[in-house]
Amino acid sequence: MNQPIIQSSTRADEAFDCLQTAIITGELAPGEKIGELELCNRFELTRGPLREALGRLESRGLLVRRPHAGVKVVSVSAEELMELYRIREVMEGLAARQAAERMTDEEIRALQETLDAHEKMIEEAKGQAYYQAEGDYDFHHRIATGSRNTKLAQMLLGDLYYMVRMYRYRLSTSAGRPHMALGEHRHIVEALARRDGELAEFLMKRHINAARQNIEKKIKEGVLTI
Amino acid sequence: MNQPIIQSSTRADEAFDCLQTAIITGELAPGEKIGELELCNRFELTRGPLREALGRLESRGLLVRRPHAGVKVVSVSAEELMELYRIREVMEGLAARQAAERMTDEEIRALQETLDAHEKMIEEAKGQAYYQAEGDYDFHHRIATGSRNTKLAQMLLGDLYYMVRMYRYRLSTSAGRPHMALGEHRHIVEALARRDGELAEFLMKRHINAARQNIEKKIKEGVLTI
DNA sequence: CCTCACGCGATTGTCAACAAAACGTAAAAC
DNA sequence: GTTTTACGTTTTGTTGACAATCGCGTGAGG
Repeated sequence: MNQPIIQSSTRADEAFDCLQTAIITGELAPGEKIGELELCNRFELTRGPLREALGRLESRGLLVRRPHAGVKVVSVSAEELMELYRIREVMEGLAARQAAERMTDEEIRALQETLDAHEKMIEEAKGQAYYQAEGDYDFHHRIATGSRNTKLAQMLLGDLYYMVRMYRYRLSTSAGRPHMALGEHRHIVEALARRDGELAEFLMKRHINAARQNIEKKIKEGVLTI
Repeated sequence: MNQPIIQSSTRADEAFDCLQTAIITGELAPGEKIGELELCNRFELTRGPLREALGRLESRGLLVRRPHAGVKVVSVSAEELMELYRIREVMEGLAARQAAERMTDEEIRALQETLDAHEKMIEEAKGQAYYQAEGDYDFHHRIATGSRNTKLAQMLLGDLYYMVRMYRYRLSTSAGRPHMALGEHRHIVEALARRDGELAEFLMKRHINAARQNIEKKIKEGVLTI
């Protein structure tokens, strides 16, 4: 009954969320060695729950920990970012295919409305790269959950997207091609509405592949540096 | 006792490994509610490291934990197992494609020799389903690492394979088609040797899809029950 | 001047006790 | 007889202190 949403039921969960967002936003720089006591009085908790949260973060690949040498935020290279997009390509392709078979008409309609809202945001507030990124995230989020594939959604939402968002913050509006991405999103939703799983998979893979090539190009041009 | 005292650098790592194998082998039944103190004197450690290990297991999806209600081993339905194979299909397909581009000649040669050993094992010890499963695991393991895609290998080896092995133990030799699988393995390795990434991906996807259909058929026939 | 070893400090890993919340039981009220 | 509520027990979440290990600075030797 009582759902005080902001209240994490346990301190360890709280610490986990705080640490995760701190890593994603870059508040904790990659490669930075962080001491436990330092984290303790930063987030105002004790070492017990903290260590539990650190274990979870480590298991998710956001931290690396050497036995008695402390933990440090994972630092990833440009190549690894590209590999991440390759994984997204096949996994979100699968998600799109299954979503075409399993999403309800209601969900698809809501997704279309979401795209309308995104379009308005792009037209009106041209510079709001952050909200564009959030819109993009929302789109992929809905398809992942719409696949009705529990483990797939868990891996995408609980692992890959956090990694990608980490880079997003770091590279600041890496996407940079809002109109094109929106058009691709529309085509994907059309395929979903027609229940054409194969086409949805193909379009989603091409969409993510295009995003990857876009980032890769910018990195090679030196516009983006990691 | 049953654990070879491999001095893991930390007690939490030890607990993590023990718990993980206990879950995979079915020593801890799915859906079983397990108390912390019970685990403590079973593995002879205290609650501090144990909770850290539990956090990691939960993050990997092998445990589910409700705030003050304890942890229980994850129980998965037949549908979820099928979904797991769908994920494997696309991810290992990607791994095979990248492995074709990146494995060294040496590694591919070693893989061929591994298949020779598997063939001998299948011919000689016909009934040793366990070793066949291990051989299969070895094959997929090598390709995952051969992809040189760190995150991909991490997700396959650290997440999916443990899930699949959990089912393997539970269903006891679910595979059941050693000769056919070996043939498919050989074709995949041939594609790797020719550096034909596309073909390797196609064959790997078909290989896993066949395994999935095999299990699905047996479940529908009532031969296997989850 | 460089290298290696030793000891000190700091940090991590571990433990046992305290507090809080949930589940089960039982009794009382309707 | 059924439901609800209150209490006690059990289990989880948390805390602070103790012990083990590593990194680093200093000093001695080559």
